[in-house]
Amino acid sequence: MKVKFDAAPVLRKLSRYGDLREEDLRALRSLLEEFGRLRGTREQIGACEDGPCGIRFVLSGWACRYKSLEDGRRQIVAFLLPGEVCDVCHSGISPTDSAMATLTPVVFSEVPQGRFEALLHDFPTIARALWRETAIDMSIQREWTLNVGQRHAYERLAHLLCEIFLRLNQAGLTSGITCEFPMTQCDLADATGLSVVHVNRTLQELRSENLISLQGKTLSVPNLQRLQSAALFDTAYLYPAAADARA
Amino acid sequence: MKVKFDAAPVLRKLSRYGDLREEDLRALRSLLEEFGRLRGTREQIGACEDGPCGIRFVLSGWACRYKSLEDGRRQIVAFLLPGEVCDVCHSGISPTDSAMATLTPVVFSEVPQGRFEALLHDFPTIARALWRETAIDMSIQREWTLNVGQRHAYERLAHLLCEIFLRLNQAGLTSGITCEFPMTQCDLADATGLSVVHVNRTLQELRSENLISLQGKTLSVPNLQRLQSAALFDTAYLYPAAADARA
DNA sequence: CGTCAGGTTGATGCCATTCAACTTAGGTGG
DNA sequence: CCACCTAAGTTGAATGGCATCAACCTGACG
Repeated sequence: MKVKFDAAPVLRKLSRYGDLREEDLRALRSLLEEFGRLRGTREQIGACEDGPCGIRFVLSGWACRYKSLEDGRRQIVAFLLPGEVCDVCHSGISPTDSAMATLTPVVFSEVPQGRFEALLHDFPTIARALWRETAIDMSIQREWTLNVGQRHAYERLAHLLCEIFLRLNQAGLTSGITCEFPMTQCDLADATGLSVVHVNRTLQELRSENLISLQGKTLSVPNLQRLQSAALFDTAYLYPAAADARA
Repeated sequence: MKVKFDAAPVLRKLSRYGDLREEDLRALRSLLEEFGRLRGTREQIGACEDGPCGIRFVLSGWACRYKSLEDGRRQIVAFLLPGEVCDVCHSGISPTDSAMATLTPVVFSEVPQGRFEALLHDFPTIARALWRETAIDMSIQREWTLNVGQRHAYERLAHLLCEIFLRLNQAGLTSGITCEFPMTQCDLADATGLSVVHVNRTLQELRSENLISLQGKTLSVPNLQRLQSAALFDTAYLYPAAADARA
C-alpha cells in the first residue's frame, strides 16, 4: 500500500528559519514526498545497502545519531525529531564517524545529493533557512557537550527533557503540557552518559517534585519554568539570533 | 609597529579540504591579511565592543570556545588552533550561546560578513573546502560529546591529547613527536569535564606509562599508536570522506 | 625577594556505577 | 482467554571513580 508522505513538519520547522514563500514550500514539499521511505522500530538508517546517500529529513517518528566505542559503550549524540534535517553537513565526512537508528517507526525522505543541490540553487531562500537550521544543530551539539560535561545527573536529565519538549513544540507536536515520548530509559541513559539504573532513580526524583510526569509513552511538563530552572536551562542556544539586518 | 599577518596556516589547513588553485589562495590570503587583529593571553574574542561580527580565522596562537552555567561551572566546547576557522556556522545564532577566549596571544582575522560572502561567491572552490571544514568541526563536536559522555578520565585525556596533536600536525605545527602545548591543567579540566586535581593525577599516569611527556609548554608523544589505543581513538572523525565521486 | 599562577599531594566523602534480582506491561501462540 | 515470553522498568546493596578541600611546592617575573 502506498504510504502518505506528509512533509508538513519539515516545512513548519524550516519556516522558523526563513521567510519561505508558497513556491519555496511547494518545491521542497514535492521533492520530499518524491523520495519518501519507511523504517520500523530500532532499525538502522543510512547503512551501506542504501547506496550513495543523500540529504535526509525526518517526516515522522523519532530517530537518533550515535557513536560507539569498541567495547560497546554507546553515546547518543543527537535526537532527530519529526521535521528535522538529519545531516546537511554530513556529506563529505567519513560515514563511519557515526550511525543513525530509529527509536520508533520512522518516515523519512532521502533526497539525492544532485537533486538537492539543484533545489538549493534555484531557491536560495531555502538554502538560507537550512543554513540557519544547521547553525542551530551545531549550537545544540555544543550544549550537549556542556550537558554531559558539567551538569549533574538531575540537571542533566531535566535539561534533556526540556530540550526535547521545546523542540517538539517548535514542530507543533506538543498539546498543552504534554507530548509523546517514545524513548526508553535506556535511550535516555545513552544520551546523558548515565547508567540506566541512575536514570531510573533520577526520573523518580523529578517525578516526586512534580517537575515531570512520564508514564506510558507520554511526557507531561506541568511547569516548564520550574523544569527549566532545575535544568539550568538557557533557551538561547535553541533559537536563531534576533532579526538579522544583513541580507 | 605593524604586525606581519601570516595567513599560511589557514591556507594549508583549507587545502586539505579542496584543491585550491593559486588564484583561490591569493584571494583568500589578501582578504585575511587585510583584516588581521591581535589579542593577548586570556582575553575575550568577539565581545560586543567589536560591533557586528564577521567570519573569524585563527592565524596563530590558541583559543577556545566555551559555555558556562550560572554557578560558574565552565565547559570548553572547542579548541581553535592556528589555521582553523572559528565559526562559519555561527552567524545567525544568538551570540550568548557561547563565548570565545584566547589561551595564548592570538593573531586572527575577522572578515566582514559581506566581503566574505562575496569571496565565497567568486571562488566556489573555497566555499566547498570551507563547507567540508565545517562538516569536520561538527564531527569533532560529536566526538567531544562521546568523549565526555562515555570515556573514563584516563581515556578521555589521552583522547584529547591525541586529537590536538593530530590537528596541530595537519596545520604543520608539530616537529617529529613534539609540539607546543600552552594549555594549563585547568584548561584541560574544563575541556574534559574533570577536576583539576584529577587531571593532574591522570596526566601523571599517562606520563608514567610513557604515553606522553608534558613539561613546560611542550608535549611529546613518543608512540602515537599506543596513545591512540589507550584513548580508544578512531581517526575517522577527523578526516573528510575518501575521494568524493560526486561533483 | 616577594608574589602569584600553575602544579602537586593527601585525606575524605559523595555521586554514580555495577551487579543482581524482581516486577510490570505488552504481545503472541496455543 | 489464559500461559508464556520478552522488553522495559524498578529496587537494594556494595563498590569505586572522581570531586572536594586544604595544604604545600615550584618557577617565572617584576
